[in-house]
Amino acid sequence: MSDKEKMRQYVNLESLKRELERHGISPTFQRLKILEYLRKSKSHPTVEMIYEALSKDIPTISKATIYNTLHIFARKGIVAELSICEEGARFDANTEPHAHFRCVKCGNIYDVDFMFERIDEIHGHKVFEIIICLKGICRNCAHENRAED
Amino acid sequence: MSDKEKMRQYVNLESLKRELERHGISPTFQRLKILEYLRKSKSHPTVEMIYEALSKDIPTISKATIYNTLHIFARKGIVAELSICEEGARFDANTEPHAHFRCVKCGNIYDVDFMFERIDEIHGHKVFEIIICLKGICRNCAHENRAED
DNA sequence: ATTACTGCAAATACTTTGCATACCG
DNA sequence: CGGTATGCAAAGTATTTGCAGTAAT
Repeated sequence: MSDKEKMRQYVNLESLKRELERHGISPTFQRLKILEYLRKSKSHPTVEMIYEALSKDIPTISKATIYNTLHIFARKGIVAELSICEEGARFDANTEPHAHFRCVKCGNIYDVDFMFERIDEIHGHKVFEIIICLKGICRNCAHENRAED
Repeated sequence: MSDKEKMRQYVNLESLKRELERHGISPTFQRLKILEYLRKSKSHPTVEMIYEALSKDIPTISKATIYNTLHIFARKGIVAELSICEEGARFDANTEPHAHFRCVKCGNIYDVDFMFERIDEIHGHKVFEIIICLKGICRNCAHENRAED
């Protein structure tokens, strides 16, 4: 079955298709199903979860395709990655509640003064910890007006 | 050279030693140096960074020990891990700024309404994105009054 | 002696990359 | 055809675990 044939089964994917095109991403069947799953899912899925779910519909789908697709989506701003650092875990000796700023260029992490509400409970969930990380370009990297990347 | 002998070279580690003991962690040389490095470092180091730095003083130190030590520290509340999820990257189709709550028991991630300041700049750093993740025990897990770990 | 900690190596998990094949225009 | 996307397998990286040796009590 060709991708075009598969598409006919999922007419409700039309708006997602247009959305991908609007972002300059060619709307293949796999990409549409991945986006559909992300939109339907309330649990902010991992690659593993997406893979397990989509394998039922698309038994040949590979994790590599899911990783590739998600990175394309993230680069084009269709999805957000819920992580502070791309590489490795980071540790902080300061256990007091405070916020961090991570420079996406040099990778450094700075402590910053960012005001936020201290709460113990939200929507009935008990809150023990609040992690806040701002991302952007740090002062130092902004001053280096080099055309790179 | 025994650990006790090594210790004598670092009398300034006395207060860190007492701190570890206060948290119920036996204050070995390696643990003290790891804690010392974390306290001195302003860059919220990765395991790799800690390993590189400490290898100079302690050529035999292994990454396994650093991982073990950091997890002990985190469990005892001496350090905080700067990450939202322990396992795998998570993706979110909602790119609007909003906050998440992660249950440390069941691992689910929920969207929550958590108010915070929208800012473009902090301490001279340009801010593009604000990641907020609350951690705790979710409503569902709190209701299951089971004695487990 | 007993108990706990370390460091190596192996195992596992996570993610990226290279390449041959398949699809689409 | 020609360019792009897919899926497999291999490689690369990050992290955990098992275990034997070492140190401390």
